This record gives sequence, C-alpha cells and structure tokens, in this order.
Amino acid sequence: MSPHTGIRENQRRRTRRALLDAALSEMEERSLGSLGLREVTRAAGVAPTAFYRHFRDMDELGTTLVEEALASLDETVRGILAATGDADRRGDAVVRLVADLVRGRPAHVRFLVRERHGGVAAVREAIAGQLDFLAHEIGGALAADPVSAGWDADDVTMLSRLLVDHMFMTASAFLAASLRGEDWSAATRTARAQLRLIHLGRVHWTG
Amino acid sequence: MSPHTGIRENQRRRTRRALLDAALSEMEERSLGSLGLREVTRAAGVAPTAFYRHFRDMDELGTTLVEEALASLDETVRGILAATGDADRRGDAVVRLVADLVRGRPAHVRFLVRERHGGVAAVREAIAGQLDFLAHEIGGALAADPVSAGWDADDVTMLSRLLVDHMFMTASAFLAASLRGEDWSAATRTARAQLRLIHLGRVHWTG
DNA sequence: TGTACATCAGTGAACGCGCGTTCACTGATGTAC
DNA sequence: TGTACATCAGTGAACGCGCGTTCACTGATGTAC
Repeated sequence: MSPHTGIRENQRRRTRRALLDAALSEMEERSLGSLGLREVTRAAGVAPTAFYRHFRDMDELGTTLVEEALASLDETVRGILAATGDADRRGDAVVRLVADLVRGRPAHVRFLVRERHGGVAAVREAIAGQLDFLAHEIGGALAADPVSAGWDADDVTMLSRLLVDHMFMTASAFLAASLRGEDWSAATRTARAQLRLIHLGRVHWTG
Repeated sequence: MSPHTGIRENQRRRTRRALLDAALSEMEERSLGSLGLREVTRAAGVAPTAFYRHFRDMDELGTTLVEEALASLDETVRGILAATGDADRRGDAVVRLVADLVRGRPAHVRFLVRERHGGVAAVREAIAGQLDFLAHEIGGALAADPVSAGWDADDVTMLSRLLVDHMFMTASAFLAASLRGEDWSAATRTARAQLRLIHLGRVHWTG
C-alpha cells in the first residue's frame, strides 16, 4: 500500500458529499423536482459535468438521500420498542427520537417530509418502500405486546400505519416550530398527548 | 343589456379554467414548483402571454387552486359534526366525505396532499392557514360534545390537529389505492378503525 | 527506491433548446348616443 | 335600430438566459516492475 493510497477515493467521497449537501441546502425552500443539475454543482463548487461521475441524474441523487435519511431509523425505533415496555415512556422515547432526528439532520428530515408526497416518482416510491418496512417492524413489535392479545393482523397494521404517520406529523411540527423561532416544548407536549390518546384507544380496543 | 353582453367575460372564464385545469393535469406526476408557465399555457391551448391576463405568476395560480380545493370543505365538515352526535357514525361520515372529495376532485386533492409540505412557500402557507381554520372549527364542535367535559383548550387542539392530519392520511390512502388499481374498501376500513381507536382514546382521556 | 504506464475524477467549451417576460398588435365584444 | 368609438382577452415575434448533455482534455493518483 503506497503512502498515498486512498487520496483519490477520499476526494471522490468529498465531492459526492458536497453534491448531496448542496442539494439538501437548495431544498430548504424548494423541492427536488424544481432543482437543476447545474444549480447543485454550482452550490457544491464543481463543474456541471462532475455530477455525472457520481449520479446518473437528479432522481438517483434523490433516492440516495432517501437511503441516507432513513438509514438506521428503523433500527433505532425497533430498539426503543424492544427496550421499553411501558407505553407512556415508549411514547416519550419515540417523540425524543424524532426530536433528535430533526435536530441532528434537519435538512434530511425536511427532505423526507417534502418528498414523501412530492413530485418525483422514484423518490416517492423509495420513501414509501422504506416506510412500509418500518411500519411492518413496528407492527411486529406491537403484536408481541400483551395488550395486543386478540388483535388481528389488519388491526395491528392499522395501528402501526397510524404511528408511522404520527412520526411524520411530529417531525413536521418540529420543523415548523423551528421556522417560527419557537422552542419545541409545545410541539413535544402535543405529540406526547396524541400518542397517549392513541395508546388509550389501543388499551380499550375491542376487535 | 345587449344580446351579446357577457360573451367576453364568458370566454375569459373559460380560458382561466383551462389554465387551472391544465396545471392540475400536469401535476398528476409532478409538483407545482417544477411546472413552467409555457408548459401550462401549451396544455391549455393558449399563447404563453395569455397567462398574464389571469395570473401574475405560478404562485398566484397555485394559491387560487388552494382556495378552490378547500372551498366549502370546512363548511361540509362542520355540517357533519353538527348533524351527527354518535361517534362511530360521525367517523363514518367523515371518511365518506373524504372519499367523496377524492372521487369528485382527485386532482385537487392530490394537489393539496402534494403541496402541503411542497416547495412553493406561498402555497404551503395558504394551505396551512386554511387547515388552521379547519382545525379551529373542528375544535369548536368537539369542545361542545359532552365527552369533552374537563378538557382544556390544548387538549382539544391536540385532538383536532390529529383529526385534520388523519383526513390527509385518508385522502392520500385513497389516491394511492386508485393508483394501484385497488378498490377503496381496505383503505376505508383502515381509516374507520383508526378513527374508532382515536375516539376510544378520547372517551377514556383523563386530563 | 525510481520509472513508465494506466486510471479516472474533475474540467471547460460547445450544442441546441425551452424558459419567462416585453411589446406593439388585432379583432371581437361592449357601450354611448 | 345603426353607427362610431372604447375596451381588453388573446396573439406572435423577439430578447437574453440558464438548462442538460456531449466530448476530448488534463493532471494528480495509483500500480507494476
């Protein structure tokens, strides 16, 4: 191994990252579909043609961002569901997880919220696929709870879908609060209360 | 009044409608932000410059669509809330209302779902404003229910937000089902079950 | 270690194209008398 | 009713501009010996 091994690969990674970050940054106010290749390369500080060394087109860059944004999310969620049995604490833990995600990668989360129903089919489908998987994971964990005795599969699916959608609602509420310069206490209280209400419904559910 | 009075105004309305419909049609797969003025006029069958006789820019066309899409919605919802006391029937009525909306104006509904978190600030804000108003209306109706005795204002807001978001989830589920060529029975059952679960949580809520 | 060759991430010029916007216009519709 | 004038929705040419994509290239990095 030469002393210089990896220099080229390193530069390549830096450019690729610059392109992804530039795209995320340009999408603060706008959507992927309205983003231009030249716009992204300009913001990344490279020539337009450098783009093609990393992505076939903007769709491919978009699906890459989906993978980045949701990587490790379902693992983390599964961890919470497995570790915490108590419903209120579990709810609090999920809300905290969402808050951490939004705080840690606000641009990625905004991207997910915006493009989930957005104008780029490839990206919509990538997100939908990941969320199906996540809902399935959550469903598996919920089905194992004692309180789910007597629930049929459709009911479990219905609940896990509701919870996944609630995670998006909550993420969106945090982003909106940041935009208005508010702190997150009100949004946190609302999200927790909604989860508590859903949990109460679950406890009193009758097939 | 001459026999020809209104001909000009009529033509004007037809062109305006053609522009709005062309935009909705072009947005079946894409988002407002990626739509071009020339694209819309081409689809509407008029010269590009005709656009300016009706809208300052695409933002203004977008906010017009928001008003169209949500016009009469909150009135209808209020009607249901006032007319039906029983919770299960109320839930069914809301799900039916959403289904009718999606069936009757699928392009408008798709537009709302897509642009609610989309890349055009003016349109996002117009939708958010309308939904705030709708949530407030629903909150007013819910607060009047006997079951809401002892609920504070924050709790009522928390619940009406959840219900408004659930309407969007449901609308999105219907659109997705149509796209996959499925009928809407599964989506309807899921939406009703979710509302029933939320209602159960409400009944057992303790400040 | 040094040398000769291969690789390949990023470049810069060039292309044809559709964009948003301006402008003076046309001609059907509307109005005053 | 007929006539003369005003209005104004829609037109078509023209503009400068940024777009996505192609291509042959450069020069630093990597590899074989």
